[in-house]
Amino acid sequence: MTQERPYTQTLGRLREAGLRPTRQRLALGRLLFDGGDRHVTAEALHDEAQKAGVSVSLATVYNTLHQFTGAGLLREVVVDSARTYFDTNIEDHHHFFVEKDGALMDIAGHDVTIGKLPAAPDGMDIARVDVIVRLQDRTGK
Amino acid sequence: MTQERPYTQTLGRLREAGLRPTRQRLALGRLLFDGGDRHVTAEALHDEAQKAGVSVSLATVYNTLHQFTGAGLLREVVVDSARTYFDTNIEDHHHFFVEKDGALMDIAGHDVTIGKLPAAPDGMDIARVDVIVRLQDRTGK
DNA sequence: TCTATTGTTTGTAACGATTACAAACTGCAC
DNA sequence: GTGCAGTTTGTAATCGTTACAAACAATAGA
Repeated sequence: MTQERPYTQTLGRLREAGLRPTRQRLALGRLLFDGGDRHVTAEALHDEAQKAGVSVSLATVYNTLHQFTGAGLLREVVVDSARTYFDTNIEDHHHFFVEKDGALMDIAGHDVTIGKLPAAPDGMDIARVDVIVRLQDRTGK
Repeated sequence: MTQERPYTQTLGRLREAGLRPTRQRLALGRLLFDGGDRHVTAEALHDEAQKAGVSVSLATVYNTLHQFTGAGLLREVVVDSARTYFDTNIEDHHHFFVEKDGALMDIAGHDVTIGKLPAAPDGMDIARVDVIVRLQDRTGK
């Protein structure tokens, strides 16, 4: 159990990323990184901030999520064309996705092994391999 | 080489799916299913229809793509939150995706093997496993 | 062949998520 | 403290997609 001081933790991450530690970024960073791995949408994080008494505009939430993603602090997960999810788990891993209610769950990288993969086309490299396991209720959906 | 009469082919598919063979559905069906496997967006198919001299509204293109998908004639591919792709290849297979230009390419099902997969959570079944191999230019993107 | 019925198509308005933008604001270096 | 570059904000704009009601067309039956 390596519990660190949340504040300093987020502040450090911002510094390393070269992002000015503003009140908004610190607050969103703490919401995102304190506690376990999370999957959030911009809208959801904005609501959460409001409820936590933090005043941040939706535009800033979008900006921040993208900056964090650019800095490698977050990862974008594409599973649903309706909304964009951001994942605080930036390690190699995959996802379970329940279309019915939009629930997203991590699958540890070592729980999925890919035995064979075609080579990338000429002049291209594989940037990442995403495995999405789509789930449905046992009753059919 | 099993080249069949396109018209009849599409007409047959519609009949089997219980979809009334209207002028619009037949035209879109022919654009989609004549020739090899394709990946289209609603917008792109609409343009293509216009250029082919077929008058179809964008609303109908959307309706038709969804009906075809519901009937199992098409498959929806989620790789990019900006737009929805429809794939005429409904066999078990996966995809290469180049984010830069939105290019999507099939990977035959037997070219990807998954060695290990976690069990679905309680009360859930695995509906499908999607593997998306994201590509970038060798130069970095 | 005509007709009624039901399924389709259409244009357009509405929507929801996301981005653009210019003005106001705030860290931070000097 | 000041000034500047980086940030935030509210709002308008954008974009793909869906909703909707009216016009239309395919089909079964008379």
